Amino acid sequence: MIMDDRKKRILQAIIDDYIDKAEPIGSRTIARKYELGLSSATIRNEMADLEEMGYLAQPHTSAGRVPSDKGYRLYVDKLMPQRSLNSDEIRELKSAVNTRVYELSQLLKQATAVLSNFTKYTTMAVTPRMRSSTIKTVQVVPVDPGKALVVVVNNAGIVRNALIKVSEHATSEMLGRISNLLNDRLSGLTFEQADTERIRILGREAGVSVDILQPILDGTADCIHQMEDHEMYVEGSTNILNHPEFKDMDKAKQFLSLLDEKTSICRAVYDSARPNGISVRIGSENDLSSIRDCSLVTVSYNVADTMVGTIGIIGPTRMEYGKVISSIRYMKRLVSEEIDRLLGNEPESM
Amino acid sequence: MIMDDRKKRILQAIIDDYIDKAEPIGSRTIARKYELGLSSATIRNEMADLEEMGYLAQPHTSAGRVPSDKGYRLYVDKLMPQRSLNSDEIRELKSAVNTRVYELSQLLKQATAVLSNFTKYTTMAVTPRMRSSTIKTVQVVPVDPGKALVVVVNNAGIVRNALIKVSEHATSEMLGRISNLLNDRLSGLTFEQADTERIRILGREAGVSVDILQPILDGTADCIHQMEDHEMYVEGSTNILNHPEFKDMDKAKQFLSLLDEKTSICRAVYDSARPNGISVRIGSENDLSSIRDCSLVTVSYNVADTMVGTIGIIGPTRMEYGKVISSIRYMKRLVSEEIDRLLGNEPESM
DNA sequence: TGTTAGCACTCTAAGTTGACGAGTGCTAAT
DNA sequence: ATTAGCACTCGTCAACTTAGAGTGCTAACA
Repeated sequence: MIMDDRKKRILQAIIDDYIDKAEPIGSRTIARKYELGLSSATIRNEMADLEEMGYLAQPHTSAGRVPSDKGYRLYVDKLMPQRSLNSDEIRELKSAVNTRVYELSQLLKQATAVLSNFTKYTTMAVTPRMRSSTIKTVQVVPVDPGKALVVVVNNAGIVRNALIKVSEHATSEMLGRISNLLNDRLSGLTFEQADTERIRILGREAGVSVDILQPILDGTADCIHQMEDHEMYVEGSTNILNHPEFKDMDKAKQFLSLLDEKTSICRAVYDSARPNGISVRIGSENDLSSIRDCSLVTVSYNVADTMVGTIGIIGPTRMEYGKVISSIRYMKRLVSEEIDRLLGNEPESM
Repeated sequence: MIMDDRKKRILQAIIDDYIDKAEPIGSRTIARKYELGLSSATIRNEMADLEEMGYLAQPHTSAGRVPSDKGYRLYVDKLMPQRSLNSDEIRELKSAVNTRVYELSQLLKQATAVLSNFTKYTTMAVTPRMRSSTIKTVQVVPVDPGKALVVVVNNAGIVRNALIKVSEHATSEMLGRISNLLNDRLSGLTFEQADTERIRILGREAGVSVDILQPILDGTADCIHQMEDHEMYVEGSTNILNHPEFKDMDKAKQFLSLLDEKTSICRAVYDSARPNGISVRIGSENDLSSIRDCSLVTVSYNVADTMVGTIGIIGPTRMEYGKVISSIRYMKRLVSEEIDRLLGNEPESM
C-alpha cells in the first residue's frame, strides 16, 4: 500500500486533532472539521489503511483512531505544521532569562523554569560533562588560623571550593607558596590529567610538611570531583498531572518517582542528545522503559566548545511538538548567548 | 462533660487504629481489638461523647469515627505511646549521614533524603537565615587577565563566590591590595553592617581607579546576597501519593504544586519552627491554608549559635507521630554534631 | 473505479437498581 | 452504669441497562 498525499493529509488532521483533544478521533470528526472534500466513509477507508500501515491504532473495536509512535514519527519528520515563535512568545522566553545571572547553574535553573512554564511540560537541564574541561586556577585562601579554603576554577568559569583544616603552623606565606605551586603545575591540565594520583605525586615534590600539604591536596581533589559529577534541574514535574494520559494514579506515580530518582532520567537526557540540533524521541524510541509512553525532546548546548550539556522537555507522546521544538530551539540560542556572556567572550560586561 | 481516663483510653485506641488503617473506626472494632473490658455498646456511648466534645468526627451517619484535629492534638500532647528509636533504626539514620560531607548544603540534602526514606513522608530542609552571620574572609583571586573571582566566607563556613571582569590593567598586585583592604574592613561585620551602601563608601576610600574597584565591590555584594537567600531541599515529594487521603488526584496535585512553588512552603516551615525543640502543627493549626489537612513536624538546628535553619516533615494529619517525632529529634542531633565537625569545633579532622 | 449513503454491529461510558454490610442510636433488661 | 438487642441509615459494589459514538461492509452512484 502506498502512502499517498491524501493519506498524509488525513493523518496530519487526525494527529493535529488528537494532540488537541486527547481523545480517539473518528472519521466523522475529520470529515466535518477539516475541509478535505471527502465523506466520512472515504476517510473511514483511508483510516483503515493507515491503521494497517501502522500509523494509527484503535484502542478498541468501536472507538476512533489514535496515532501510533510511527504515526507521530512521520508527523514530526514530515507532516507537522512548521511553526516559529511569534514576537510575544519570544519576549516571554527572553524576558525571564534576562535577569542577570552570575553562574551557569542559575542560568540553567532559570531556563528550565521558563521552558516548563511556557510549554507546560516537565523540563530538565543537566550541567555539562566536565571530563574534558581544563583547570584554570587553583588557589588556597587562608580563612582562620588552622583553616583554609581551596578554590578551583575551570576553563568554563565553573568554581568549586572546599573548606579544609590545615596545621596551625601553616603560615599565610606557606599557603601562598603551595597555592602558586599548584596553580603552576595544574593549570591547563584536564581533570583526567590532574587526577588524584597525580596531585599526590606532585605533593611530594613540594617539599612542605605533609600535614600541611595533605589537606590541601585532598581539598583540590575534592573540588575536581565536585565539578565532575553534574547536576540536574527539574521544573514543572507536576505539569504531567494535567494531561489526561496521566489521570491514572499509578502512571503518574511512576513518572514522578522516575524524576525523583535522578540518575536514570539524567542519563536518558544525556543519551538522547545529538551533537548538534534537536533530538526527538517518541515513545518506544526511548531506551528507558519507564518513559515508553512519553516523548523526550532534547537539545545540547556547548560551554567553551568542549563541554556539552543538555536541556530536555518530556511529556506524553501526544505532545505539542511544534511548540516544544520551536521553544527549545530558541532557548538553546538564549542559553548559548548567555554562556558566552558569562565566559566573557562578548564585549559588554555587566 | 468530663474527659475521664476511660475516654482517653478509648480515644487513644481509636487514633492508634486509625493511623494504622486509615479507615473510620467503629465501636465493635475497638471492643474486639483492644482489651478495654467494655462492650461495643458502652464504647459507642463514649464515642458519641467524644464526638460531642470535638475529639472525633463522623464522615457520615452510619460510618465509624475519625479523629479530629483536636483529637490528634490531645493524642500528640498526652496520649501517644512514647517511642524511641531502636538500635537498628538509629543505625539506619546514622549510616546514611555518615558519608563524609564537606558542605552544609550537602549535609542537609543527605539528612532530608534519609528522613524521607525512613519516615516515608515528604521531608524538607531549609538553610539557615544568614542575616545575623558575620563575614570572615573576603578574597579576590585573579583568574585570567581581565577576570577575577571574589570569594566570601562567613563565620558558618559558608562560601560564596562571583566571577567578575576587571579592567585588563588590573595587576595581580593591585587585586591583592584591594583584597586585603576588603578583608580588613569587612571581616567581622554582619551582612547588614556590610550592606551594599557601605561597601560602596568603602570603595571610595580605597584610592583605586573605579573601573577596577567597581566590579569587585559588585561581586562582593553579590556574594553576600547569595548567602542571604536561603535554599530549600525537598525529598520524597511523591511519598504522599502512597497515602489514601491523597488518592484523589486533585488533592495530590495541589500538594505537589505547593512543593514546586517553594516560597510559601519554605515560609511555613520557617514559621513553624520553635526556638528549641520540636513543633507539631496539626491540620488547621497550619497558617498555610493549602496544608490544612496535613501535619507539619519541624525542628530547628543551629549553625554557629546565631543562625537557625529548619528541618520539616509533612504528611497527612493521620501521621505516625511517634516515629516522625523521634526520628526528626534524632536527626537534629546528628545534623548538629556534623555541623560542629564541619565548622571545626571538634578535635578530629577528616 | 473511486466515492458515498445506509445499516447492522460493537464497545464503552454513564446511570440505575438492589443486596450487603458496617455502624449507629435507642430502649429495655441486668 | 453497663450491655444486649434491634431497627434504621448510609455507602459500596456488582449486575444490568441504555445511549452514543464509531466502525466495517454492502450496494448504489458518478
